[in-house]
Amino acid sequence: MNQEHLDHIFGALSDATRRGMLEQLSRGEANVSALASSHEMSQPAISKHLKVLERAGLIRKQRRGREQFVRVNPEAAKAAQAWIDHYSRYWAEQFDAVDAYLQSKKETKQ
Amino acid sequence: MNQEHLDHIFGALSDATRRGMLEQLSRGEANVSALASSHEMSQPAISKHLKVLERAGLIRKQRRGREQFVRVNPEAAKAAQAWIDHYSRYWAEQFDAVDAYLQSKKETKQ
DNA sequence: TTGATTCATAACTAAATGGTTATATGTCAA
DNA sequence: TTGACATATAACCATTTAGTTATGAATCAA
Repeated sequence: MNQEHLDHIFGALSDATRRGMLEQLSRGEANVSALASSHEMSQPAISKHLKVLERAGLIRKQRRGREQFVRVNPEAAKAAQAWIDHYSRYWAEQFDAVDAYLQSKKETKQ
Repeated sequence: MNQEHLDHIFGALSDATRRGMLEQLSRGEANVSALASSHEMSQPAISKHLKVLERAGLIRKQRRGREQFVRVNPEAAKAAQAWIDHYSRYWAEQFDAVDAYLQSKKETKQ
């Protein structure tokens, strides 16, 4: 997993409109117009958000006639998930260690 | 969990320098100078990144004399983790559904 | 074939981001 | 008490982001 890809994934997820789009897509594929009408925003703005999601690999587009159907790519988010899962283990340990230290200090005082 | 907080958390994680800082902090607390010297960047730049991480709740700062010690807050990342975990379940289902549909179409043709 | 629909793209704007250098503030140590 | 150290803040800059409107291109349907 390279850093730039993680930048793109986390960056794509950092916007509520895009998260809303992913939520909508979790209930089924949608075309661009459907996405635009669900989110109070112009169609070009939605197309831009789709580019961001696509760059992150979070969605795939498929043209059928004049419509563009969009669906999620469940693989992509796994990189982000893995990153958080990996480090949260160490963060918890780190936190517990500080906790234990403060505890021992307190006990010494008594 | 509110949307703005998720914006901040994912936004904070979308930068490789900040992820590097969190990685460093997973090995123990550090002061600002230590963080600055690990990442080839000026001290003010690091202070800015710390503000972003702090706004997201991912770190806590504690002043001891003239030094500012920084440690991770393992709770904050859980919101991001929960969001991804929640939706990735639906995304996988969605993906499988499309897959099954394409499969059935293929079988009908035969 | 014409008109409507679907989407992409261009051009623009305001605000946010990520960096810099310079400087101010507070603390420690000699 | 003075000088060095640790950090914060201000001012600035370039780039990116998130939106807009206007328009172009492809496709469908009457």
